[in-house]
Amino acid sequence: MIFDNKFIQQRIEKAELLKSMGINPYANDSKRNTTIKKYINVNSDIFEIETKRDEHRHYVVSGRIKLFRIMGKASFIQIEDESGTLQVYVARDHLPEGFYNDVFKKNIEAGDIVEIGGYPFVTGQGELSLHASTFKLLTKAISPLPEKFHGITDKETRYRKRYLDLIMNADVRKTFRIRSNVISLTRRFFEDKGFLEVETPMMHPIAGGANAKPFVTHHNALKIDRYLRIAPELYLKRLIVGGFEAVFEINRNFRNEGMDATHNPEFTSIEFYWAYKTYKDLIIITKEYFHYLFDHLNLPTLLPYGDMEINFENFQEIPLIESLSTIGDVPADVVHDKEKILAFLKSKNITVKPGLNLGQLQGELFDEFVEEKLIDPTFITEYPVEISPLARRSDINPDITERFELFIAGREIANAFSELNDPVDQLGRFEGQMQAKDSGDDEAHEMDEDFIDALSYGMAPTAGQGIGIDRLVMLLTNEHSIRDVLLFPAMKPLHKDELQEDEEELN
RNA sequence: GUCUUGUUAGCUCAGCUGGUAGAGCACGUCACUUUUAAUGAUGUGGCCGAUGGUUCGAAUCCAUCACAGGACACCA
Repeated sequence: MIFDNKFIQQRIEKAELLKSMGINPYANDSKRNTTIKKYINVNSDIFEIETKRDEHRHYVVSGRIKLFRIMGKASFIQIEDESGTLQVYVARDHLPEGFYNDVFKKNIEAGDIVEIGGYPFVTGQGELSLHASTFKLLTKAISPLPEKFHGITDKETRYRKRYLDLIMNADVRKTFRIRSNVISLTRRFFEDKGFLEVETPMMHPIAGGANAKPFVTHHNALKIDRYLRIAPELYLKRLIVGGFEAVFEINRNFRNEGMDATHNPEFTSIEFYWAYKTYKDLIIITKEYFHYLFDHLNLPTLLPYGDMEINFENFQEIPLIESLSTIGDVPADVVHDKEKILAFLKSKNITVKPGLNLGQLQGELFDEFVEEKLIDPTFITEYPVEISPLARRSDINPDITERFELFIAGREIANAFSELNDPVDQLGRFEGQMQAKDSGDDEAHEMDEDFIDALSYGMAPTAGQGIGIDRLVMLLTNEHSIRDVLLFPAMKPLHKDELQEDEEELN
């Protein structure tokens, strides 16, 4: 039974008792006329008044009771709304006859949502408070709140019952407010640049635009499988073919892979595509974007992150191959030779999958020796063509692509490139990916003939970029687990029974 | 996937080398009209994550499982 806990039973009884007294424990006629924050701001002058009170003012505030202190014929309670917390003084003789003893003391408690009218005053201890003259229960909480001092600290409970986490931990609300700001600012930044926000399908016939395992779902009427999208890239590029010159989409992607501190099965990214531009232009706009964010979020450009300090005035730019030797300390004569790289990796006791080509091995070297050292924002440019199936080749060196990834605090934040718009080259790259798939790489990119068809009509030279919003928010809020920046992170079901029931429903 | 650490009251946590389950908060009762995690008194509250095993006896030891945290691997 869901309500068999004795504390819940006790509170249900209190609600029943209130009903029998003619009090609706779930009243709907709220008369709130100010928020707590406004109340505190508007009445800050009470400190200057000699009597420390103004009985002619009247305000009605609402909120959840967080603390409850009864002292005989008067009580102090602390209520909290979204804007802040306020102390309320509740005295027996200022409320209707019998209310204080029979309703307030017996049947109202921490966790309940109440509405209180009264006038402002300052207590002997110097706290601006509300002197209650009306008191009304809006919502009875039948589950007790967690411990008032330690609150709720168990990470599992915090993720599974995020609402409780939000009730108890004000700083968690702050994190998600920042997240919301980041998304809003991102949208405004690109709109101000003339980008058009678009929505492309979440269910794809072919999971393309990235190398990842997709979730599969089924369309009953059409009797076909669909894949939850792993990236919106190929659809956004179709829009460039269609003549839109600057588009962006902020939305979820789904990847059927492991979960850890930086991976959730569904995550949010912005992808934007910009015709008649190159990846060099994207480096410029990315720097602008970060300045814009830091400016509007009032963040210091020397941003603390864990025990690191990231200097957002210090954007670096370095080609991948060069970074291997200058940052990764891989000998310069090793990085262009497949056999030497293999020997080097072996000497460092690093095992890699057999059969990797030069570009893939260079990628391995980067992951092993460079990535974690990139603390200040660093654009790693000119990725090998073998690991960039959708990026345009450099006109100067066909082995590399016009691509960068942005790394901050040792983590990939963005991926961008001048888009491959040669349909014949793109077909060849897909065919290469199909070979990789045949030889066991189950995350190789799928062949998408419809996309090739679109490219064949001509896509203007275009640069495109994706930014992982979750990881960006982690960075800006000094959080170290993606679950702390997702309101409802993915969790396994608590009981195996739930799994079995789900299976039965499907069958 | 591997290793590792957890799981005890609604919450935060104790519980030693195995011997009848503890505290604080919350809740009930009593006192208290300016408190700040209010205070004082008193009481209720547990399938010790699940299942097996060892033992006269298991919250405690062992095994398996579930969930979670951390690390590593995979996923660029």
